[in-house]
Amino acid sequence: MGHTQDARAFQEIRDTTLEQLAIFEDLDPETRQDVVSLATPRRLKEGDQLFRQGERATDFFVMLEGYARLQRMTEQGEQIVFHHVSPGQLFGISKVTESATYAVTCRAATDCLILVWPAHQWERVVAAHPGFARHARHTMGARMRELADRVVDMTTRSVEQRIASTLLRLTSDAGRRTTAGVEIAFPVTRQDIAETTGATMHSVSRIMSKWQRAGYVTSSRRKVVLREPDMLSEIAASAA
Amino acid sequence: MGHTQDARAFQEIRDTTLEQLAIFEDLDPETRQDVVSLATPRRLKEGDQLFRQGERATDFFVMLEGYARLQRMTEQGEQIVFHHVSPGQLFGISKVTESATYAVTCRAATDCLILVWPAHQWERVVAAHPGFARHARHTMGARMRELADRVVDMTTRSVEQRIASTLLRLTSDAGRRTTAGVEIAFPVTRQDIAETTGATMHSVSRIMSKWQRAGYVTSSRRKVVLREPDMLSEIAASAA
DNA sequence: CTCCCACGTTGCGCGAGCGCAAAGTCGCGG
DNA sequence: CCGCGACTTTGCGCTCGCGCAACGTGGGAG
Repeated sequence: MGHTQDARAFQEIRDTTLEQLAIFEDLDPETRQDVVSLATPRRLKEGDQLFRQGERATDFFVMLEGYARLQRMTEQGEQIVFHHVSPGQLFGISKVTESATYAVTCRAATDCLILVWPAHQWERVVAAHPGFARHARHTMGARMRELADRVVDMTTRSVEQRIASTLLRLTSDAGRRTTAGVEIAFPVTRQDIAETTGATMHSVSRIMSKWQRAGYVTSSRRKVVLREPDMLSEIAASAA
Repeated sequence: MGHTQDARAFQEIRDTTLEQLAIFEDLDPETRQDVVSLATPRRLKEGDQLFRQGERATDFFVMLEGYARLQRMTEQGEQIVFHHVSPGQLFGISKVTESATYAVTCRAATDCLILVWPAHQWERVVAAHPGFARHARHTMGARMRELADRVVDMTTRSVEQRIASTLLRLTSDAGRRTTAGVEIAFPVTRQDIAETTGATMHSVSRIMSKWQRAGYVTSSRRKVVLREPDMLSEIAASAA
C-alpha cells in the first residue's frame, strides 16, 4: 500500500484499464493522460471508509476496481444503503450539486482501486475534458432516478418485491456468470440487503430461505447467486 | 389567457417580481432583461399539467406565482408527490442531468404564473449568466437531498412522524402566517398528504383528526393550518 | 335554493412484517 | 484443532397501518 505499490498500480492503470473506461472513451490518449495525471491512485481495504456524510468534499473519484457502498447513518445508528459503486463509475461528485460536503458515506464493499482528484482541480479537468462534466451530470441524473424509483418502491411494493428487484439490480450492475447462475460480485450479507431494501434482516432471511427452498437462489455466507432470475423478475413485477 | 393578458403579465413581471428573484440577484438589469427576454410567460389553471414524465423535455421553467406538484404515476395509477414547487424556484431542468426527457409530471396546485424557456436556449442562458447554471445545480442537489431524506424517513419513521415532518416542511416552504397559526399556501387534500408521505388517505385522516382534537392543527376542506408547530416537531422527532 | 360531487370521517377486521428470543453454522486466528 | 465472532435461521406474538365499507359535509353550478 506504500508508494511503490501505488506507482506500480498506476503504471498498470495507464497501460490497460483507462482506455476502456466509458468516461474517457472520447478522449485522445494525450488529453486522457493529462486528466489522469492530475489524479492519484489509491487502494482501499474492504470496510475502509473513503469519506463520510457531512465531511468537507475535498476530492472526487473514479472507481477502477472493486465495489463500494454509498450509505447514510441515522441518529439511531441505522444504516441505509443508497447505491453500489461499480468499476468505471464516477462518485463523490458534490461539485455537480454545488455542495461543499459529501451527501453520503462511502465504504468499500471489497478491496478497491480508485483514482482520486483533488476537488480544486475540478474546473481544470472539466475544461480539458468537457465530456467529464457531461458524464458527471449524467451520473447524477441516474442517481436521482434511482432514488425516485426507490421512493416509489417503498410506497407501493411489498418487502418481497423490493428484495427481488434489488437482487436483480445488483446482478445487472455487478453480476458475474457462473455455472450455477449469476453471482453478485461482492460480499453481500442479509443485513446489507435489509439496508438497501428498507426491511429487517429477519424478513430478508425468511424470504431468501423460501427462495432457496424453491431453487430460485443459492446463498451462503455473504454470497448470493441467482439461479432463476426470471422467477425473481416475475415476483418483482407481480401485481400483488 | 390570450396574448394581451400575457403581455400585460410580462410587463408586470419585468417591473416588479424579477429583481427580487434569488436566481437573478447577482445580475445587472441589462443581462437580466436579456435572459428574461428569451423566455415567455405562461399562466396555468389549478390542475393543469405542464409536462408529463417521459415526455421530451422541450422547455425549462421558473415559477413566478403559485405552486405546482412534481409527481409520478405508477402503472397501478397511484400518484406519488416528490416535490412542491414554490415561487422563485427553477424546475424542469433536465439539462442538468443530461436527460432528454422529464423525470416527473408537473401539475399546477394553484393557478400559476411561470416563465418558460425553450430547452435549446439553455446554453445561451448559461453563457450569459453562469449563476443560472450554478443555481440549477444547487436546485438539483437540494432535490437529491430531499429524495434521500425521504428514503430514510420511509424506512425509519412511522406514518405519523412522516406526516408531521411533511406538514412542517410544507409550511416552511409555503407557509403563510394567519391569526390562527401557519397555513399552507395552497389547497391540500388528505389524499395529497397521503401521496407525499407514502400513506393512505384513511391513515392521514385518522391522524389529523386526532391532532385536530388535540388542538395542534385546524383543517377544513383542502386547507391545513398548524396551530402548534412545536408539538408537531416533537412528534416528528420523537424516538418511537 | 338545491343538488351533486368532491372531499372528509370513522369503524372494523386482517395481514405483512417487525421485535424479541434463541439456537444453529461457517470460517478465521491463535 | 479449538474457540470465538460474525453471520444466518426460525419461531412466536403483536402492532401498525391498510383495505373495505359506509356514512357525513361543504361549496359551487345551474
